Amino acid sequence: MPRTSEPGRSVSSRLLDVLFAFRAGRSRLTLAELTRDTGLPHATVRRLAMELVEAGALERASDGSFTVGIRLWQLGTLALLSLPLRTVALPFMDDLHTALRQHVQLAVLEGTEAVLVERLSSGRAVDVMSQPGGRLPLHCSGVGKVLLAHAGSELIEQVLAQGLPAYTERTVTDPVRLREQLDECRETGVAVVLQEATLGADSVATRVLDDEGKVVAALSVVVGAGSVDLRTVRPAVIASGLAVSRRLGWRPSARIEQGACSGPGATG
Amino acid sequence: MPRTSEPGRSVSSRLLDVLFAFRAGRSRLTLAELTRDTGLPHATVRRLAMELVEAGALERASDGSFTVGIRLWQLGTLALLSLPLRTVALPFMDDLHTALRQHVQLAVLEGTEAVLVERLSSGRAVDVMSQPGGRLPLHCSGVGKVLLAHAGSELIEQVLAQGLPAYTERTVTDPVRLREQLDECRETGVAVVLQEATLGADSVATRVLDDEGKVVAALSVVVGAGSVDLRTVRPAVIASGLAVSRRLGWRPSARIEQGACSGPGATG
DNA sequence: GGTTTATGTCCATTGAATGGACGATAGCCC
DNA sequence: GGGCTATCGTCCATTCAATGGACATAAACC
Repeated sequence: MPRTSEPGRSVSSRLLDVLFAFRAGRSRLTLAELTRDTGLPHATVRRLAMELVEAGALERASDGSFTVGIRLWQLGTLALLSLPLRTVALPFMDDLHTALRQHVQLAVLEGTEAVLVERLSSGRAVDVMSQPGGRLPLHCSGVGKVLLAHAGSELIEQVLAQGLPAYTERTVTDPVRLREQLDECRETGVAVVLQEATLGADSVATRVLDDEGKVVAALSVVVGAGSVDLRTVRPAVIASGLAVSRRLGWRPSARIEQGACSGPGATG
Repeated sequence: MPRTSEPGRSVSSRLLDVLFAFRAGRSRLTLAELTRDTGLPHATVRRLAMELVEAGALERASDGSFTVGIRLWQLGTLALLSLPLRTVALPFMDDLHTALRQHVQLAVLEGTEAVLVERLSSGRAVDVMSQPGGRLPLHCSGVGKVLLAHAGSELIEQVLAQGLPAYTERTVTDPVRLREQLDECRETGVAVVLQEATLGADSVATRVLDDEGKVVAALSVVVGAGSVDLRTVRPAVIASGLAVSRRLGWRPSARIEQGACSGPGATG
C-alpha cells in the first residue's frame, strides 16, 4: 500500500525540490544524492528527475549523474534581461572599475543571502572569490550589510536568529555590534567591511535605490586588505551608487524607504 | 464535471510548459499571456505559476506580470560550472580576441538551435547582435553550420524539414546548397558565412572536439562584412579551435566522430 | 559469497490536480 | 449609465495521474 509519506505536499513543490537540490558546490548529483538531499523516495525522485531531463531542465551524463541543463541556463538569462538594474548599472560599474582598477560588484537580496549579479575584475589573474550567480552572506560582506540594513527588521531578526557564523577571525559575530553597524549603514548608506568574509579582502559597499526610494541592490568595491586607502574608495563608490540610483529614477529629494522587505527577492 | 482536456500529460510537463513559456523577447508575461502560450486552462496556469513564484523560480511584479526569478538564474549558472568547456575555452577565446580585436563566440547545440555560451566583444559600443544565452539558427550562422554539420543526419533532416527561413537576402535557403556546405564543413571543420544571419556581419567558425572526438561546441569570429580579409581570420580560428580541443583531451590522431547527435543537447 | 549501495521497474491505491463555473474588477464604446 | 469584453481570482466535486513499497539487477566491497 503506497502513499505513506507526509501528504499536503504538491507535485510541483517536489519537482522544484529536486531542481533546487542543485546548488553551488553540488552542481553534479547522482540519483542517490538527489534522493538523500530531497528526502523523497528514490522512485519518486527518479521519475521527477527523468521528466526534468526530458524537458531539458536537467542533463544526464553518461555516468548517470545529473547536472543543470543549458536550456535552464538560457531560461535563467531572461531573469537578467527583465532586471533593468543590471543594464543600467553596468556602464557605471565600468567607470568605477576604470577609475579605481579594483573589483566592482553588484548584488541583490535573495532570501537570506546576497546574490552576485555582476562583477568586474581588476587584474586578469586575480583571486576568484565569487562569480556571478554566487552567494554572499548578509552579515559579513559589504553588499550583504547594505542589503540587510535596508531590508526591514523582519529579515534582520531572521538572520540574527540563524546565528552569525564566523567566516574569518574578524567576522563580527556579536548581534549587538552588528545592529550598530546596520544602524550606521542605514544612516550613511555605506558599509565598510574589513576582512570579515575573506581574509585579505576589504570592501566598501553602498546602496542602489529605485524611483520609489527602495533599495534594490548594493554596489561595492573590493580591494586587497590594506592595499588601498579606503578613504579614496569611499567617495567614488558613493558617487557611483548615486549615479546608478539616479538613472533608475531616484531623486535626492525622495525619501529612502526603510522597513518593508524590498522586492520579490525577499520571499524566503 | 472537470477533467476534460487531453489526458496523458503529467503535472511536471505542464509545470515545465509554464516555465519554458518564457523565452527571449517574451521574458515578461501576464497570466493571460501564459494561458494563451501554454494552451492550458487559466485556473491551472495560475496555480502552477503561483507555485513557481512561491519557490522563487518566477517572480511577480506589482502589476501582476511574471518574470523569471533571480533564483532560477542562479540555478542556471550551475549549468556553466558543470560545463568544463567554457572554462577551458575562455583563455583561448581571450587570446583570439587579443590577436584579432573582433567578436569571439562560443556556442553549443541545443535542440534545433545553437546557444551562445560565451561572447567576447571587440569595441565597447559594438552592435549587440546576440548575448550569452541567445540563440542562433543552425542553417545560417557560422557556429550553427559547424554544429549542424557534425550533428548527424537525423538533425540535418529535421532542420531541412522545418524549412530554411531567410534571415537576410544572402541566407542560403536551398537545401541542396546547404548540404554541400555542410559536407564541406565536415571535411575542413570550418564554416565561413557571409551576411547570412545578419547583414553586415561575416563569420568564420570551427568545431571544438572533446577527448572522444565528439563535436561539443563551435568557436567563431564575427567581423564587419568586408572589413577584414577573412584569409587572415581563418587560420587563427582554426588554431584556437584546435587548442581548445587539445585542452579538452582531443588528440590529432583521434577520429572525429560524425553521425550520432552529440551530447545531451540534442534532445528536442 | 554475503553485504551494501546505486539504479531501474512494476502496479494497486488514493489524494492531489483539475478546470468549468461563478464573481469581481477594470477598460472601452455607444 | 449600460452593455460588452478581457483579465484575474476563487471554489470544489470529480477522477486520473502521482505515489512509493516491493522486488530485480548490477556493481562494489570485505
